[in-house]
Amino acid sequence: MMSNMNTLILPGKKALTNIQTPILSFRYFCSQTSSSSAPSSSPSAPNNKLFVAGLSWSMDERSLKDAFSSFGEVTEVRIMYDKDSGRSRGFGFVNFTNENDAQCAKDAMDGKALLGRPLRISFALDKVRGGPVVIPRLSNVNNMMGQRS
DNA sequence: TGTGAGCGT
Repeated sequence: MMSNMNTLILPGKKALTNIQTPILSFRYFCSQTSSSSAPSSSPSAPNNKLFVAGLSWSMDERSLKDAFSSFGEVTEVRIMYDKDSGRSRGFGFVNFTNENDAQCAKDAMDGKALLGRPLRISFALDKVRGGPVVIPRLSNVNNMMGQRS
């Protein structure tokens, strides 16, 4: 079969065959021993999607992806812009392939200043369009207050 | 235009 793995072809890029390309993507090694160290102090459950707030208004998705791609494979980067002024709303979302990379990027970039602004990174909420909205009700309070034995 | 907590098509 075809076991010629010498040619590395990246989607959207040129074939890196004869080009002596310097390694631009430095992999950030974090001291993540095991995946069992789930962060209990995180506001939400750890996902592959990171909520990055505190972005500078001059920050674009390219710079954000370039800043986060050092921790792992970033699949999607989205910055929320204001529909009226068209300016960045100051927060965005970074998708990682691995959950470990997202955790590493969060742990490493949280609080760090990017373009003069300190970043506030946390795991994104699981926003599902059309999902069930669970509204806590106090209908059981009456039952709890007037418990019969 | 300036502003700075937050969770989006």
